[in-house]
Amino acid sequence: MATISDVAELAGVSTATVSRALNGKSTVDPELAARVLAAARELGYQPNGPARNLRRQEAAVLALVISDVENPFFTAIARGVEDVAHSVGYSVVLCNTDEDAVKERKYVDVAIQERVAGVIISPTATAAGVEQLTRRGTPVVAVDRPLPDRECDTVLVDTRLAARQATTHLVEQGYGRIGCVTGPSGLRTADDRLAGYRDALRSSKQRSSPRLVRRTEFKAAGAQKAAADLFAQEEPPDALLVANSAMAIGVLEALRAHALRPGRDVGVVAFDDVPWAGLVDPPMTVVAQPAYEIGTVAAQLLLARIADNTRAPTTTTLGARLIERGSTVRA
Amino acid sequence: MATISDVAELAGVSTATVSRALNGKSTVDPELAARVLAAARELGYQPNGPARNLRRQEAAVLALVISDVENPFFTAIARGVEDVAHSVGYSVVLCNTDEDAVKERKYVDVAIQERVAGVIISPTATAAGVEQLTRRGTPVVAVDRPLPDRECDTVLVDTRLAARQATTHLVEQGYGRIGCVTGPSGLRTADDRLAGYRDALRSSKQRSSPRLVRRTEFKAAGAQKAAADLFAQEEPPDALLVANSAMAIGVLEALRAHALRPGRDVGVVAFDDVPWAGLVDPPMTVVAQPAYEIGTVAAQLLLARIADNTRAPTTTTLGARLIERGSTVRA
DNA sequence: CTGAAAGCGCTAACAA
DNA sequence: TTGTTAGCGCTTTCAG
Repeated sequence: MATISDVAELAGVSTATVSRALNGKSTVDPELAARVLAAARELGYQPNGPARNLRRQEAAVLALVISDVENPFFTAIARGVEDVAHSVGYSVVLCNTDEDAVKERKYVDVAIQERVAGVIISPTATAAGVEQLTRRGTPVVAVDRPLPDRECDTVLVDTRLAARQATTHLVEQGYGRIGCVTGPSGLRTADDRLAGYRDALRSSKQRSSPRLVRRTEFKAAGAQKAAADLFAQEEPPDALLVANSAMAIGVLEALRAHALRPGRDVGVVAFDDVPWAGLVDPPMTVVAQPAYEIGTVAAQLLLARIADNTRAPTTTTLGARLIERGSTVRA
Repeated sequence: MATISDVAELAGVSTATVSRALNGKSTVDPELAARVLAAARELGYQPNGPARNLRRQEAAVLALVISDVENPFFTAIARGVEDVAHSVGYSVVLCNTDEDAVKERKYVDVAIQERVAGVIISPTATAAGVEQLTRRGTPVVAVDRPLPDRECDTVLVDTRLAARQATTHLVEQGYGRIGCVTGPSGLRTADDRLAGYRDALRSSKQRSSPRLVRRTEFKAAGAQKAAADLFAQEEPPDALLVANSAMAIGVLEALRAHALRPGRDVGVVAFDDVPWAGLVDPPMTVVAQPAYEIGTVAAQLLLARIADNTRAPTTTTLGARLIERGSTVRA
């Protein structure tokens, strides 16, 4: 593979000049620069990334560490990050932790080893090894969930408020035994959504019962079992707040299995406005989170911090929007 | 940040010994190796990836270049690739082309520059710059669509046959004016699905009319317009073969807008067994592609080729499975 | 404005 | 078994 020396030789200049020309430094004679460019093209020259990164002690790469590539919420974030990063010449590498602290640690290690310029992460409950990053001074932005110590820029959604509003909506629609299917304890979004749910019940004087709450993985299968379990009770819920869209699939399947119709029999609100939410029957009421915007904001914060790591950490909280559809109408 | 020399000094050995110990070479005295490991841990040593890759002339990284991170078909492939790659110590970086030849070219350049060990790609219609990879001898595996010259390992689904079977299923269910909504011309999967559709019509003696076929982006919005357009005709179709799941969303929305019920009024079969297919009313008949398996097979082929690039290119064709549900029942 | 040369951190001959 | 040493390809002083 052609190296910078090959280009230099062909262009009849030194490697230093080639480097300068190819990197668009102004201090190069236009005629020489043209010769260099021509030589590079002729040889099909592609710079050697590792060599450049070794020398520069940093790569123009951002790592995006998320917990589930198959969750549309996270892929939308990824889009936002990518769009911003690419517009300023950074690449993005996507890493998938599956909510597994071991995988998270491994990916953080990879990020450190590859000397990426910065990391955007939705930390697992334990935030295993994120501290490693901050300790080394690698810029970090947390998304979706805060880090325990909150020592880095953070982009969140006010998910507790959103859960409260969604639950209040259920109350206003006349549902009287509202349940909640949320994620594992310790996961901030799961806990916040549960807290918001309780806030709403409290302020509307509905009594809340642990028997109306189920916690499970943020997956369809777990939610299906949880919902089946809820409906098998003597006094089953007449409405549910569901903490994400994968879970919503499980809940809707359980409803169907019990011959319960969303809205009429059981009110349903789920987090995340997935494309199919309007297609199920009746259309599903959802809490729309600004996922793409989370990504763009996080990327901008990260780039700013890469440029200047002395700024104090900020926390940006974005709002969610309740989209009312048929699954919360009793009629 | 600690370097190998720091570790060497602390352990009282040479950098070569540190390197050997850390890489698990057998030729190191166990006692020394233990000292090295202790020193490395104490310093929080993380090897410098760029330096290692520069020296080795290769990174333990695979690039996966796909056309849409938000398409569940491709994220399932990504899972398959990751699972295999990680099991043998490779990392995977995901790149998103949006079916855009310019982005594809850019990502191929990045892959070359970073000297990744190999590339798995679902090439855009023009396959811009993939040739660059093969020319440089970078191992490549094409997934979902073949490359024009077929000079690399390829993992496909027999999508033409699957489309034919799906269409035949519609015929057998008694539909008599079957239409097709497929992707842009030049995209092999789009063309193959259309061809399979025509195969089926031909062998069942149904006449096919260009007025029953629409081509659009593989997205919901385009499919919605296409379907609306089809149903606005004097002789609208009474069934549709839809070439992917995003398009299916658009088609179902169009049906709803025209107050047409899937199955009873218009038979619907779509490619890809998305999690929500069973939740719409009636449940949607789909062609289930073995996406995860595509990913695992592609990764295995790529790893084999990285180990030995002299083998002749192979093409693996996997089968799809028709899952019959309510959207193709007239009753 | 250009070139010579040092060196980023690591691995792999080669020597001992 | 261990150490010495020569680069991998690039950027960036420092001289000229």
